[in-house]
Amino acid sequence: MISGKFAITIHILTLLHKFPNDFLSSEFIAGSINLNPVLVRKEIANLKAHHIVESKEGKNGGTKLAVNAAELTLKQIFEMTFESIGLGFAKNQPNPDCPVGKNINQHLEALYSEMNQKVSAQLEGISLEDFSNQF
Amino acid sequence: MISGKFAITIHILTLLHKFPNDFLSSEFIAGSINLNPVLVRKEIANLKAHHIVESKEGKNGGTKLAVNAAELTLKQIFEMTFESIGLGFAKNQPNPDCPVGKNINQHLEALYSEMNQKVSAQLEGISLEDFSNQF
DNA sequence: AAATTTGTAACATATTTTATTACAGTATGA
DNA sequence: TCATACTGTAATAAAATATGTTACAAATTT
Repeated sequence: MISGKFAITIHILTLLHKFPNDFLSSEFIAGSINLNPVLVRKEIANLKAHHIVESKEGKNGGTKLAVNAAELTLKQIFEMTFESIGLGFAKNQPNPDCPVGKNINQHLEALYSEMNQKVSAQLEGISLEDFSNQF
Repeated sequence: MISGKFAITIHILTLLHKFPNDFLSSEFIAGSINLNPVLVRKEIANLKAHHIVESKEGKNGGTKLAVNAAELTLKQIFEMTFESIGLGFAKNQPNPDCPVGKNINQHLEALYSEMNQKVSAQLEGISLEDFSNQF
């Protein structure tokens, strides 16, 4: 779940923000995303590990936001689901006997690191509340 | 080849820039990237389609740069290999009967579009020559 | 006690990426 | 002119990754 993780997580959080007084079930959330409920629960497990949401087991259980949506930034969500942005690396270890191969990944990393800073700055300026209130 | 395309292409171009007077074979290039030569030729086909390199078939054939490395920007390479950056979408069509599901992709696209602008601005300021001269 | 839900593991399927094989076509140069 | 060494490309295979499903124990409500 590399490409969908961020999108699914922000979808979940937007729903939780829209229903602040309810514990939403994974099945309900899955119905909005059109995704298997087990995968929703897996993303929720990640959110729980970061103390962003709390869940209640058992009948009428579900999940709700555990933080202030105005204080949760998209940057935090990004970091919980993506780690870092970039344009990728060649899969195999490049040839260490070639001056280019030996250093390419290091230079790509530097480039991507700068990209991350720019993207992070953008995402830091947007709260979950901001995002959710667009709907 | 989503994640590796940019990295492989810039690796190819850096090598071509380092040997401006030679036609480099796909096998030589593949040896530096540690990649199958057929995949190198595929990326070269893409570069040829954009008139960035020229190839010579036959014995002693290979590929060389066809543009000025000082004028080729990483943004152009990005656009030839990645199209756009972003944090992904959920794979399935979200529920159109849910106000959140109905609009989430549109809002994500707007967010990613802004990300792209920032990243493009960064990459536009770096030429292949700049990148290659780091080595 | 019955019903409903989370949490999680195990497994299955689908998709995407990467690698390989094969070979026709082209240029070089002995 | 013939052997050699390349490109170009298609077809296929293998590997890796992402997504989906099933199953069921544990928890909680009514």
